[in-house]
Amino acid sequence: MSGFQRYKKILDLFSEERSSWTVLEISKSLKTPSSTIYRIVREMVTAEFLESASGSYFRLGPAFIKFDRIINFSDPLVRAGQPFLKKLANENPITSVNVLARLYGNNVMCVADYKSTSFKKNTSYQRGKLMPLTYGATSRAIIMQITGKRLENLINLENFKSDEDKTNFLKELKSDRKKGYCFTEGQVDKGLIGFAVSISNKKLGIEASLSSIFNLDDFLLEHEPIIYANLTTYGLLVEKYINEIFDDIQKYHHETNSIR
Amino acid sequence: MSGFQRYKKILDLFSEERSSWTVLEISKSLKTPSSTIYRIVREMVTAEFLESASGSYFRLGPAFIKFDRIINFSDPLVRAGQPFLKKLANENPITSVNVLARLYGNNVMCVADYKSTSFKKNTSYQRGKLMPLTYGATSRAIIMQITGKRLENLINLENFKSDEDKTNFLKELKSDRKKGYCFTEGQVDKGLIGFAVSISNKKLGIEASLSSIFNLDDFLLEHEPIIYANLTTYGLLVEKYINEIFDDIQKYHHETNSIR
DNA sequence: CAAAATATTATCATTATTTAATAATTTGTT
DNA sequence: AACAAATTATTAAATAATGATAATATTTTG
Repeated sequence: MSGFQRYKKILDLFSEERSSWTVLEISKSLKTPSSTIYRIVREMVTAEFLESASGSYFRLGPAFIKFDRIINFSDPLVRAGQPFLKKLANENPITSVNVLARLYGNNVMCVADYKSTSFKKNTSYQRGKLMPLTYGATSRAIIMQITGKRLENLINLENFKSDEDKTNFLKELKSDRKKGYCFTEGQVDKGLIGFAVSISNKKLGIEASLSSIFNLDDFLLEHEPIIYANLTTYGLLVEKYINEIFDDIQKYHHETNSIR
Repeated sequence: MSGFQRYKKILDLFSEERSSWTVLEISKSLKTPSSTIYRIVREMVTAEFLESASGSYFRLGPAFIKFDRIINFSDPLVRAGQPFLKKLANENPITSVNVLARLYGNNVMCVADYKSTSFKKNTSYQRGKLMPLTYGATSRAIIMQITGKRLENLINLENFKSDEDKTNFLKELKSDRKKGYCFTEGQVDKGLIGFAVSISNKKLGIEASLSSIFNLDDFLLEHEPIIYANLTTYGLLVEKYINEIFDDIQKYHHETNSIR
C-alpha cells in the first residue's frame, strides 16, 4: 500500500453505517501495525480529514464539508442546474423529487436534489448518493449518451442476471436514445417512477441527467406530456447555462494567465 | 513536502474563486517539477479526489460529495440539530436564517443552515463556510464555552486591533457566559443581527452553537423574549438528542465488538 | 491532413520517506 | 495512587518518492 492509497484505504472504512473507528480497529481491518496507523491518522487529523471523537474513536473531518461546499459553488453542472430543480418541482403536475446526476468514473452520482415539500416517501435520490448504473431513468439518461467501446466497458462491469437481460438493456437504451428521454418504474425505489433527459457538455466532460421522480399512485396518463415538456425545456436551459459558465471560466483563465 | 501534506497542498489550491487548475499551474504554484505533479494528480484522480475537466484543467472530485454525505448522515450534531432548524425558523417571530456551527481546530464552521423561504439577503451562514472566530453571535456562543489555557491559545491566534479590543472581547465573553446567550449586530454581515446559545457534549468533543440571524430592519424589541425562548428550548432539545445518539453509538460499538 | 505545440506518461539512478518492532510516555479510570 | 489503555518516540531496514530526461499521446493550427 503506497501513495495516496494509503490514506484512501482508511477513509473508505468510514460509512453511514459505521462512522467512527478506533486506531486499533483500523489496524486490524487493514492488517497494518497500529504504530503505522497512529502516525497516518495523526497526519490526517492535522489536515482535518479525520477528527478525534470520544473514547479514542475517530471520524471523518471537516475538510470534506469545506471542499464539498467549494464544489457546490463552483461545479458548472450544479451551478447551472441547482436553481432549476425547485422551479421544475413547482411546475410538475404532481408532487416530485427532482435530481441532477452525473457519471463519475464507473458510477452515477446524484449531485443535487430538490424534493417538493409535500413529497412524503424517503427516496434514494440525495446529493452524494451513488446510484446503480443500469437501473432507473436517472442513470439511463446518462448512459444513453455513451457509445462504442466506452459503453461496452461500462456495461461489462455490471452483473446482469443473464445475457438476455444485457441484450434487452442495450435494446431499451437504443430506443430511449431515439425518443430522447427515459422512463422507468420501480427500478430504484418501490412505488416510484422516474422520467429523465440527458444533459451533456463535451468540453467540460459532463455526462449527466435531469430527472423527476413521482409516486406511482399519484400518476395519471394525462400528466405525461407536461412532465416531458418540463424536463425537455429545463434540460435545454441547464445546458445553455453550463455553456455560459464555461465561457466565464475560459475568460477568467485567459485573464489570470495574461496577467502573469 | 511529505506524507499527506503532499496531497493536501494541492487540494488547498482549489477554492470557490479558483476552482480549476492545470498541472503546470499547480507545478509553478508549489514550485515542484511537473513530472512529480503529474504523478500525484494522477493518483488523486484515480481516488476521485480530483477529476479532469476540459482543456487539461483539473477540479475537485466526487469523493468530497460522497464523504460529505456520510458526515451529514452520521455526525451527531448535524443529525440531532438539522431537523430543528426548520422548526426554529417557523416559530421565530420574523424571517430568519438558522444555523448550527462547530469549533473545528481553530475555526468555527457552519455545519447546517436553514433559511426561511422569505429571507431575501444573501448571508455568510452556509454549510461548509468558515466563520471568523471572534465576530458574530454564532462564534461567540462557541468560544464562551472554552476557558483557561485553551481559550488563551485560541484568542492569541487572532489579530485584535489593539490590546483594548482584546480585553473588551474577553469582558463581553464573560458577561455572555453569565447571561447564557449572545447577541451581536452587523459583525459578520451588514444589516443583520444574530442571537445564539451554546451547544456542547463533552463526551463527543462537541463545542457548538445554535443561532438565529435576522434582518435588523425587521427587528422589534418585543421579539427578543420569544427569540431567546425559542433558542433556549431548541438548544436543550438538540443537546438531549445528541446524548441519545451518543448512547446509540456506544451500544452499536459494544455490539459489534462483542460479536468478534 | 500533416506538422507543430502541448499534454501526459515512462524510465531510472539518487535521495528521502515509510515501515514496524519496541520502548517510553501520556491519558483516563477505578 | 495504581493500573490499563492510548498515544508518541526511536530506530535500522525496507520501500517509495523525486525529478531530470526521453518517449508517447493528444490537440491545435496552418
